[in-house]
Amino acid sequence: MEKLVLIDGHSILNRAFYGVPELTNSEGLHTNAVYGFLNIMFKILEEEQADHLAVAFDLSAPTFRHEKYPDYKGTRKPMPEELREQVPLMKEVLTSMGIPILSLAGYEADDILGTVAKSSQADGIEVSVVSGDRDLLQLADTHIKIRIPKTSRGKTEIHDYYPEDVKREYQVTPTEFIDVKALMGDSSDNIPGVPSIGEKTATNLIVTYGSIENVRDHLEEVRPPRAQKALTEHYDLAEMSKDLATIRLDCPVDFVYDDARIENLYTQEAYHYMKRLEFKSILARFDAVQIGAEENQIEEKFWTIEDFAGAETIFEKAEQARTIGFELILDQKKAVVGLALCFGEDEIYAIRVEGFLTGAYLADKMKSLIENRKEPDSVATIGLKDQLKVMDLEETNVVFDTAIAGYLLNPLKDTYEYDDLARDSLGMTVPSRADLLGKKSAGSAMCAGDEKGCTCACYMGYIAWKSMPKLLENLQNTGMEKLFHEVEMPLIFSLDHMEKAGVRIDRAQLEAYGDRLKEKIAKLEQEIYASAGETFNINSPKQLGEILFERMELPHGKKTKTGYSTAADVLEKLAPEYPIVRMILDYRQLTKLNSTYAEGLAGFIQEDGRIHGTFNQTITATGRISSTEPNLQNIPVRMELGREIRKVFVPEDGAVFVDADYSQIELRILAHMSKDDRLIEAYREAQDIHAITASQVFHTPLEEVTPLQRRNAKAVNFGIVYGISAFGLSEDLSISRKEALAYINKYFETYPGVKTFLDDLVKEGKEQGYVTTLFGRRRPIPELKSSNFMQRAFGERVAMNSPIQGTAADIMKIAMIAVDRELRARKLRSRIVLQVHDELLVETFVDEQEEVTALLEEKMRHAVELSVSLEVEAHAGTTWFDAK
DNA sequence: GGCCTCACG
DNA sequence: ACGTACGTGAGGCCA
Repeated sequence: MEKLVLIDGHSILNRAFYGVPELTNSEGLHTNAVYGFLNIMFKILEEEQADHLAVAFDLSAPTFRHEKYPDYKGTRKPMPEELREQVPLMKEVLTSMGIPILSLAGYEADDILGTVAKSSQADGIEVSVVSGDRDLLQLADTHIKIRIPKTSRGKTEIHDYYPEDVKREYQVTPTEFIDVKALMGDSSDNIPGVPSIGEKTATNLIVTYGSIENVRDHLEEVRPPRAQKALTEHYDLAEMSKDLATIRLDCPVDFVYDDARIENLYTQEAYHYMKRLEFKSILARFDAVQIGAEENQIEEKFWTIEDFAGAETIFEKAEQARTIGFELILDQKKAVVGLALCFGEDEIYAIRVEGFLTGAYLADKMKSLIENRKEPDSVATIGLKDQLKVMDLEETNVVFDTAIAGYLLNPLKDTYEYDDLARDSLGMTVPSRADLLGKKSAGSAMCAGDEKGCTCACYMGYIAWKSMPKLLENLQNTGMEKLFHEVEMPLIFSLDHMEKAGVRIDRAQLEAYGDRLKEKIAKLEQEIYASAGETFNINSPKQLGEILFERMELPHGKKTKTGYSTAADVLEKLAPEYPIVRMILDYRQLTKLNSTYAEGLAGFIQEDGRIHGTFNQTITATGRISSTEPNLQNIPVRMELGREIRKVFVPEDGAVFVDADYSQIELRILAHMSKDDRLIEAYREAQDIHAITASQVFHTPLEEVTPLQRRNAKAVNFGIVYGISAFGLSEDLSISRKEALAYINKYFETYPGVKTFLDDLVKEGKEQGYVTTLFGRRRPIPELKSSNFMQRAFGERVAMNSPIQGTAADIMKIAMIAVDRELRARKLRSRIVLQVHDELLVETFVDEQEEVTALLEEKMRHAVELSVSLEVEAHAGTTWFDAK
């Protein structure tokens, strides 16, 4: 028997939207409803083994119901923006799978579903109607099954209704079901003052009389009196409800059964959609074999070279090319195992290390190829910095890093690999590294002689080459070309230099520090167990919470999703009264220092006695760099014991550290960007920015500002930079929201230009979808469009913070490049070894100390000229601890 | 792999 | 009413 599945589009999309947790792809598109819809659809198709499928959607235009009853609002609630944007997407996805979309002006999707279902049944077809709306139960029939998906705890269960199931659950037949609904009135049209009839009463009446008309004819018998009264006075409303709720079975829908035949859902077009939406589990359904021609067409032009002569020929040819894409392929140990090279649609190669064809040869050839070129942006690659570790290039403007370009164009993504670039800049879908190799890297695959490793490499070279012009165009169009060429590209070299320099660690001292910690930890551990009266895992927030707040019955503060909060701010409040809490806080501090720093850092010391961490350029949303393996940007400093660890960071013999940091750079940027005259004036001469803020805001002479006033002003200044909120400030200062708000208002009264500036940033963010730094760096803020209050408020804070934090990051990058270039230009041996957002640590040879200090201060102060000066504090010392 | 906690600017 | 300050990375626990 032929089988037809009909889906109520909006209803299922709606259900999926609320049932599936928030989900966005890397473009920031919300995708949860589409994802949920597809999962429900695939599940049903599999269960039913259906051969025909169609989806009905409402149109936004008014229907006959609106015309007939001008007050009719329909059942549609205003859709949140996150769902609204998924409706057209859903339709596109369905169309890409060849599934017909049924819509009809003047009718709702229900009417289409009803008409098609009944007529198909009449043609001897078995029908399933899938909807989240129980009103559709009226359509249940011998050969029409109504399927209602229910999502609870992430699991989707589908409830099925044939007429007997409706009868069992509601005690009435499907057609009588309309009458029950009519008596109850649509809750959304409930009219104030009209007594409503509940489900029980309505069901009883219809069970007895069969229809509202028959109820009307027996009005005098109707019980309870309340219902009798309601119907006597407002029978017309019930009649109207019935008419509205009755699904039309004869609407002029244009449905051709054969068009709904499921031929092949897994089309290439659909595959592209799944790829773009990043639906991994759905992609898995697509058989790679079915994924058609486009990629394979390219792959036919991929060549693997394994012989020396072949490689030489290609390098010769590449020399003549106008533009080149390349990628040195590295294995886990950072050894070169191959090179991807592309210089035309038909010139795509993966050269594999083999015999005489060594990694050193490839790196060296690639280096010469670049060095012999003059044309800026004529050689593209994905992620230059890693490759600089095996190909020691001097700073050049010949190379174009596509990953960096991709980052500037959208800093919110977590990867900028070739498939991302292909999708985002070329609108192309290509198999990702993971598609081709699973967990393996291109390097290890190529090394192992896996052909797919070469395919992956070819894609890297090809996409780098192909995406470069488009990326350049996009950078121009977004006003970030200068930022790219003058800041981000040169920065790659500065970061590379810093990583190569590394920072020296006194291993013995570090070990001694760790031993001291471990000794204290062991002692404290015993004291805690004694105090608690039992042993437990102090590191487990779960166990700790149970001990403190259940067994010992301490008053608990906040709760987390999983239990009691044992965070420091909660414990801090309990510490004065309960000695065990102080011990736990101390224990936490010590174990943190030991595991993350003492033991953690030790594991990264290399043979040269130094740590060569990685500084990432494409991670943060604001333009800052980040530091990993290890993170050298969060070495303790605030607490005395932690700060001690900085004593193990030492310069090499004959050198000292010079540490230079910007003072209050973000507030100075605020003064400049907001153009607030008073703030600019204040910061021009200010030694102590927080004190002068206090003086002006509280109308107190500078010398009479109290420590408390200064502390409050400082907190407000922080708040302004973070995107002020009365709540945040009140938490920080432990004052009421009202008091916090009063401070904020006072601040804005004092500096009205700041208020206007911040308001304008939010406005700008809402209008453009992004905000920018002084140098044109963009931060997209999709949250500003959210229908969720929290999300939107977050977006507003981000709109206020990102231009400030981002501008500071830009300035530091400019300074860093200038310092690095100058050290090299003057042939000095001193090197930048760390950057910590507003601070540079320079390993300085003693004979260069005076020159380097001056240079450092000069380059940092004058990285950019603002309407207020940038102040830099520099200190020298024989350890990082002493240089602070 | 998600959550909690905590280190930094 | 919602339930928060902005930006990061790492280690430990636990399902």
